[in-house]
Amino acid sequence: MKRTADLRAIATAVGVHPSTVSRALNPETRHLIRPDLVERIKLMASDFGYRRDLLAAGLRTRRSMLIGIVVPDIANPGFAPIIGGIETVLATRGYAAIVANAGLDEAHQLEIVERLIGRRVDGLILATARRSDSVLTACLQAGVATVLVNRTEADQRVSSVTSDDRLGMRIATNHLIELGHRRIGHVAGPAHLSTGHLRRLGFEEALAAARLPPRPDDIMVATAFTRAAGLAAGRALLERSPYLTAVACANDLLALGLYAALKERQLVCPRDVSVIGHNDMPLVDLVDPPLTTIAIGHGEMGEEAATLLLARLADAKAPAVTLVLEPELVVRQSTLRLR
Amino acid sequence: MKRTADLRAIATAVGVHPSTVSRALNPETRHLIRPDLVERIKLMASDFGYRRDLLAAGLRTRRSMLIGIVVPDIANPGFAPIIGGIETVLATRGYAAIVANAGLDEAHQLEIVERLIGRRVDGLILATARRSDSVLTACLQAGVATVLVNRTEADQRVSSVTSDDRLGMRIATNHLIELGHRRIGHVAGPAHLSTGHLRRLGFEEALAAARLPPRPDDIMVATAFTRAAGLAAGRALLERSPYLTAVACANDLLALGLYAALKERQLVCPRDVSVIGHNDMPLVDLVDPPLTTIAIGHGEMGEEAATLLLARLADAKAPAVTLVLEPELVVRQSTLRLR
DNA sequence: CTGAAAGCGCTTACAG
DNA sequence: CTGAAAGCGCTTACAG
Repeated sequence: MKRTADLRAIATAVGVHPSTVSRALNPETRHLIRPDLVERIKLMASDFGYRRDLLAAGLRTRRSMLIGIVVPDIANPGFAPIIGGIETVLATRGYAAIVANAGLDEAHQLEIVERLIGRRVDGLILATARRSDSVLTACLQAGVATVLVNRTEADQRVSSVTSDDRLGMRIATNHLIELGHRRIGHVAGPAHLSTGHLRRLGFEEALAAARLPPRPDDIMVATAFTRAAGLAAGRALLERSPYLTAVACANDLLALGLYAALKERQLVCPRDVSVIGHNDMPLVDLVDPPLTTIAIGHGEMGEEAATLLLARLADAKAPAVTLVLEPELVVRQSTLRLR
Repeated sequence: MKRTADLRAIATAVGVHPSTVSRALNPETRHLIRPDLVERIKLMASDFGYRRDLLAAGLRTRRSMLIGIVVPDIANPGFAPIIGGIETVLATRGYAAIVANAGLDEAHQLEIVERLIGRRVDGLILATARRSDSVLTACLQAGVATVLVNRTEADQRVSSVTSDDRLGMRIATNHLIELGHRRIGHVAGPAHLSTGHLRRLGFEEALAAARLPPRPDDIMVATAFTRAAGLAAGRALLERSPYLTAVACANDLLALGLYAALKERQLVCPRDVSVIGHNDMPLVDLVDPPLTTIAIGHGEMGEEAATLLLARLADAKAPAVTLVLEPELVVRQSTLRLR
């Protein structure tokens, strides 16, 4: 890296003290310096191509202006818009984000977070929370401002922003009920994740509200939120409850896995079985058949999470807020009126 | 953030000089210290929950261990696996990545890069390169190690890793020719991007090799690599060249846009028009009809880019290498033999 | 094998 | 309104 001018170089060039240059160049302290001097310094700085060294500034101010984002799988397209939303908000306030791929293993996640803390991130946004999450406990113990996004923990120790998962699945299930379905199955997500847990509750609540009897056999819990897990769970569910006329899935990937399981059994969606997903991820409007699902604002979720973290950074005493975004039904062609 | 123990605290606790603690804790210099002392220091460090301050270390060593990744749109699922690949490799060497959303505007990209340099990133990976790219010029002038991923510039001033875009489109077009098609159109990507430019060349070369006459009317250049741009270009192309029996698209999103244009004209793919995409992005195996396309190794692309950058960092004199990955035809159901 | 000192490039009380 | 000094937490020549 080319040696770049520092404060001292500019100071000697202008004939003032480095601290004066520092003050003149920092908008917060600029008013302390005589306007014409500020001008001369700014000019010289741009002549020199001066770039404030944020590493050095951070060491002195104890603020790195860096935020860590921890996701389970960065290659999963679902997280991209969340990260995008976070970045957008952070950038406006001079923060940058380190995004770290932490996988599903708790020990590994812990190590990742340790490294982030070693880099003196000012805050952390976790998209990896389990309902009972030891990683968050570690963050709290380290005293790092942390917020949760997409998933929450059961205790609400910190701020979080999620979609209203329970409501979302209630809406999804009601949609099926309104179409006349009575034998409705559920491919649930992992129970240790708030998304899996709450969506299952929403499913059960919707059935109960419609006075449909709960049938444990009609619920199959997938081992992960993936197409492969959806296929496996779908196979098992169709085997066990062949009378199902509709299935609500805990997310779109699971629904897509179910599509494959249906095909294996020569069942056609929606004629034989209606399917509804959750999330409205990119491209599910183009699959065959276009997937009816629940849209959630991923970008907005990221933006709000960043905003919450910034608030927490500005005021360490700010109370934890639990933000729940409203989901929306998107009817496409994978659900059909029962006749 | 909780006040965490520093070198000095450990030094006084053990009864040695801070520099000794520094040496004992750093694997590179550990051999300088008596083994039993190393042990005592390590023990005390873990008792204190010591975490080396990478900000401070970076200021001193002039290495931030931070890499900047610049993408045009982080919310675009296509970039997710590239970022994932980069992270994977960087993490093994103790580097972390700041990923920055730079948009399409050159001036804005420049500002983003300026900020990254201000943070003293050790290197930069750009996924935003134009064939003639002033942002790269700025990076070079600043003396920051830079590599290009996914897109290259026309001059090859730095290392880059891309898919063989020209070959990819030649394979795609040959596939259509082998199916008997003679009236083949092309929805091209923006000409100022290597992907748009090279894929168009590949298309033209394949036609020439098969002795099919070049018809400028059968090529429509889309304004961006998006579904919306694909729809617009598709409409215009179908209007101008209604006799086309097949269309090779510069990427999958463009192909999906063309799907919509086809539908508008009551044309069915592949019966009336065969369509082939490029990239094999997630879910295009499930669209209707499943898209025949060219698979490129996004994750591998990211990994190689990181490896190249690391090599460059280890040896500033390392020559620029242009790595071109081999793409692969994936036949699905959007292409059909002409009869 | 270990210590003492200097310094990376900033910011910010403290003076004047 | 400006300067001089101290210090953020490390690393690393230089001594011994």
